Amino acid sequence: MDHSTPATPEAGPTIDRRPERYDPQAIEPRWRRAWAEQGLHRVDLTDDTRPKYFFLTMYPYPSGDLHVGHWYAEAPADAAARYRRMRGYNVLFPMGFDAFGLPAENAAIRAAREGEKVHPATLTYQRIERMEQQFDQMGAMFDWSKKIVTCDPSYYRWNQWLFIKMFERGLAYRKESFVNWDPVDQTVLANEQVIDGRGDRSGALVERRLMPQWHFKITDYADELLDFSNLEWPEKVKTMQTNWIGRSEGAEVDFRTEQGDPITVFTTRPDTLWGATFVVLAPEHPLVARVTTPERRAEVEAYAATAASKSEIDRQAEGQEKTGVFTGGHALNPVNGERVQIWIADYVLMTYGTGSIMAVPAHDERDLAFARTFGLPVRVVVEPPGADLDGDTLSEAYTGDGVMVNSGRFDGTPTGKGDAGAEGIATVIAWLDDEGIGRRKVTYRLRDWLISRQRYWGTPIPMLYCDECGLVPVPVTSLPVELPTDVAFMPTGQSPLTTHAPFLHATCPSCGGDAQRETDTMDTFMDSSWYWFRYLAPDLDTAPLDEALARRWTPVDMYTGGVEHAILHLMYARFFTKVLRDLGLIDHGEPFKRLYNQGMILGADNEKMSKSRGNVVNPDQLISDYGADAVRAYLMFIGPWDQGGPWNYQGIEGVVRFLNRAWAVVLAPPEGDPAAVVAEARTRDLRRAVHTAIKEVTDDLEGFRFNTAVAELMTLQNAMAKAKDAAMVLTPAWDEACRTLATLLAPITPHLAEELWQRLGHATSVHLEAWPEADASALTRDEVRYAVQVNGKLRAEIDVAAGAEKDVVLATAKAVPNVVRYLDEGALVREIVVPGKLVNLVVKPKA
RNA sequence: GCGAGGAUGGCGGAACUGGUAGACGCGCCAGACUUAGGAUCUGGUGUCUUUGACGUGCGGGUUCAAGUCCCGCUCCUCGCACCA
Repeated sequence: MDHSTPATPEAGPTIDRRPERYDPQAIEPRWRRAWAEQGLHRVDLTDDTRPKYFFLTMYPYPSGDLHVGHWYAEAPADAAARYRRMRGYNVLFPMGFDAFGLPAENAAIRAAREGEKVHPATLTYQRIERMEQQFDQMGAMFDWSKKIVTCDPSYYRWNQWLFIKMFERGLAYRKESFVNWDPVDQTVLANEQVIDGRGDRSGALVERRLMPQWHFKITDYADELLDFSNLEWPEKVKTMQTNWIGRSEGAEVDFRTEQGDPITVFTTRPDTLWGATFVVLAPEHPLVARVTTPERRAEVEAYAATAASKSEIDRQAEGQEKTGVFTGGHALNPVNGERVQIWIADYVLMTYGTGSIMAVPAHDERDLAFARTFGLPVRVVVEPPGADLDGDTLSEAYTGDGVMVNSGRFDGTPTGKGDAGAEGIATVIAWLDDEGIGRRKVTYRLRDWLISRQRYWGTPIPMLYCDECGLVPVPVTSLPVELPTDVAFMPTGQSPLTTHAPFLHATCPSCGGDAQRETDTMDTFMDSSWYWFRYLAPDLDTAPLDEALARRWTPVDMYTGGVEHAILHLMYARFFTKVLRDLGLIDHGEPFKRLYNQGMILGADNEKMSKSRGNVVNPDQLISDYGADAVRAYLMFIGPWDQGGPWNYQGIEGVVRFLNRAWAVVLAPPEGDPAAVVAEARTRDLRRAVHTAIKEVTDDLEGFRFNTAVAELMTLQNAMAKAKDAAMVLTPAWDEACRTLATLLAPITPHLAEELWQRLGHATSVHLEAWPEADASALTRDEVRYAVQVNGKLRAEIDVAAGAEKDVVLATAKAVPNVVRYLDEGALVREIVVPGKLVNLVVKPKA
């Protein structure tokens, strides 16, 4: 094969039409070098001559190898960002690394077991370097000058700063609580990191442990987090967050034990208070010991002990089977003085509401199941319209709207959770309030964010324990609290910070006495909760963010990433943005205006890619086989971006062929007689194809429909190939077609587009070109094709002059022999003409 | 169980507010060029009992006209699953 050297970019605008083959291996690295030298991707954040556009993609964990999954996340995003730039925006499309985290530390521990010394930092920075090189091959417009690496002290220093600010405002606090302990990773996990009772990373069964832990008070923002107005986010994500926060409105009602201790219960149905036939406490409820009678004590304690040892997964396995024990104690219902039994059961959770409930079996499925299991009474207090329920035989709890019965003064009041019943509930709450036995109450499923991790490779929590002064924050002036580097990783998995004497010992900033440093580090979700601000000023050493740049550039205009972060990362990021606002650093409360979740790329076997399945597609190999542009274009062509899908090796061949043809249609020598006359109709057809492509590709890129954008470009290439000959290539229409093809390709295949552009004789980058505008006049036709239907069935096609009158269209349609045949079969009863589209003639058969 | 999304040729997928179903590509078939071709180019390709009939998971309905709207199902994917 002929590998003659193509003209270098530095050579300037020389037109080179030698019939070379498209050789991505030669073109791509050359252009990447040229762009880097030109500083093409360098963004001037202070440029106010153009509107800004902050296009953010979720930064990766530096695993050490760029996966096709990374390509699938970044390449279409890059195309969209490039399109924005060509539309005249000043686009920031940054990249960084979410560099703290368990895998690197675990690798260090594993190495320690083998007697080797590996530091997570060394490992992480090596991996980052490698991934950066791999990212470069993609040809993305990342501005690496704004790179952030969260494990760098210059970054995590500001995690510590923010922590202290939050501590000062009472938003960070330490409390002893039951935590999810991952016995494999030897650390505590947030609720969000526990899936089906197992750690989301280790897969180990999570244990319950009582430990003092640091928390962020995200619950203070629960209501605000439920407000998604003005956010263009997928409904799915909004719903998931809404469910996670789990707001429920209801009332607290004060029951009392026979001894006089208050038992406050939370209920969303205070209107069913008169149907409460027993009370249930969570097994860990502090009142359990006091209400339990001596003869029941042994049984109750045994049940509580079992419940305490049970992991979430055990409870899950038992499904809806109700278990519980009678304490022997009784409570008094404040609305009617009734004496009811007090039970304990693990279906009542200490961590939700007040840890105690009133059970209304007639109107709550769980309570009914419990009542039937243990033979407890069931009393109907809400009667559905036109029915007469019997508590003794009720097989299904009635949770719908109805009218209150057996409820004293409230009998006859319409009630329920529906619109019609809301007033009933409100009336009861008002009365409870007046009587001083209850009050309106809103409860959330959301708990405070537990951020302590008993690990080394994370941001040290900047707190000190002083014997004299107690809990003292490290002064912000002495930040960062750096991770010591001379540490030994122990095969036990215990954090080396707990035994590192120089790290542990500190001086109390307020009394000057001895103090001990906190050894917990922060959850790595801390890092990603505000990282996008840091791209704007990665080296700023006086504040976490540059307020002026943040005012101009945030919120982020577009954020793309996988749905797996629908709750965790995205909710924490929203929380932090509100905290930053309340700290006065920024003036908005929502981080990401638009959110888009791309799908997942699967192996050829339609399964999730994994080393064990052996279905991992290696991007490095693909690039050397086909070139980066082909891989980019194929990932975009495979299907809708939000859908993901399996990798198909034959599919990429089709895209490679297309790029070859695009190359050839622009650069290969034409055939035929250059002196021949080009019919005007032919240039008009070509222009129509060109401007249709502009219109369609523009619409597609606006809507992230990369697959149809590539398809449109293929269509344009096909049309050009058909039109091309020695005479045609001399026309201005041809020149326009070539220029347009190169500019429309630019976001998708940046290297190829640049090479074509340069060979078409341009000295400046195609990526600095303005996006073309479709010329509406080029889209018009002289003749329009109509479909002719008889009774909705296609019978003929006719070409009619554009803009022809309805009568003319109809007359033409009715004259077609194959239409006449059907018209003759009956009486024409109706004529429908859809302008520019079709004619439908309705014929009623002869009787 | 609840919630959301989906089901279109052999395959990936197109189809704007109801208006010629199957764009574009893969694969396949035939041909051309070739010593050869898994290269390239040209043409064809939903199914069938092919002047036509039937076709967008299944069954109904609305309409001149339904992949698209309505009602009732089946299956798949993803969330949430004792949160009072």
